[in-house]
Amino acid sequence: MPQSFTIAQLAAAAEVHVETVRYYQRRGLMVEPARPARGVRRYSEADAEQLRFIKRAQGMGFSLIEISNLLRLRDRRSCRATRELAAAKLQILDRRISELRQLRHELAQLVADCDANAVETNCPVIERLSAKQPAIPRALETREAERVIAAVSLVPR
Amino acid sequence: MPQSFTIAQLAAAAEVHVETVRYYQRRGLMVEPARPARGVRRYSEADAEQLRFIKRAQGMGFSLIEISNLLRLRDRRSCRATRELAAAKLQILDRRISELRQLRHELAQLVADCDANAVETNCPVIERLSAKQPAIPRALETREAERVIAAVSLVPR
DNA sequence: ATAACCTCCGTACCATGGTACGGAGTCAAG
DNA sequence: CTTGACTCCGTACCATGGTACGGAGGTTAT
Repeated sequence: MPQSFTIAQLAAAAEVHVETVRYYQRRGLMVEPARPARGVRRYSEADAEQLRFIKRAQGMGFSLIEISNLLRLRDRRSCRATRELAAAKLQILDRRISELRQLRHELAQLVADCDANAVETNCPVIERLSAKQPAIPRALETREAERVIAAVSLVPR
Repeated sequence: MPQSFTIAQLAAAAEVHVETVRYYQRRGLMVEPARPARGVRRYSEADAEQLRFIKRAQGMGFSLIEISNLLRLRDRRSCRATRELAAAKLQILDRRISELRQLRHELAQLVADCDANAVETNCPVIERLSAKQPAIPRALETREAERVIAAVSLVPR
């Protein structure tokens, strides 16, 4: 049952480009099977499954670094450690969502101000951005946090 | 009152790096003042204000391309057009927030499943990502939409 | 057996928002 | 008038997640 695919067939099976597969190999997310003395590499259904795993995890918002951690955890079969990774991601997601809600709130207010504004040459949005005082509430710091969390591997090699 | 700053003083006035100022000049967000025959460029308080405008707009979630549109709209003093740009951003923000909430919901569920799980070697998170069926609900398409919206200038040159 | 296509491999390039580097010119203080 | 600091300028590099390209070799179909 581990039929043998060429790289193009493998890629098609997960709906990605050949270059993407090769990129994942370079990133260590997929292993490159040995190349036979005279011939091309062959891939199995397990490889296709792994590729789909990666794509699903990406859809769940995990970065490629996090996904390589997930793959190690999968092989290690440790639910506890996997839960920690997911929980960390959840926290980041919560922070990001509340930041975005904050921004949304501000922006909606500005758009409403524009609608209530009769003076075409005098825009509340521009005024807000030209403001000398109120500064934007500390937002968008999550990017930083994300970078840090992504860099610090939660999973030992 | 338009005291004359060097680029380092200008950068300090808006708490950015000198290289960032030069990057914004290359991007067309700031104009490079003419360089005197023998000497260095000089910047005014108006330049510092513009730099702070850019940083505030970034804090509000606008991309540099959108900010260059905002700057044109500021000079054009058109509240209507500015409102449209802000409203478009608001829509994108709304879509992104609902996507993230969807992901958050899924992830929270998975973490809860882990907590309810007694079998350490059998993780609900991994199972979900290995799933043959349910596919992640179409999310994270906003990135695409954002790119399109960013590329299509809302503001004529 | 030869065309047409695929694989392999390295490297370069895309967007986004910068940061870093190196050499030459300029400026201000001692 | 020299030294040290800053400016100017081009170019390269960072992360992130890929995409594209070109040439040499392998494979498949006719």
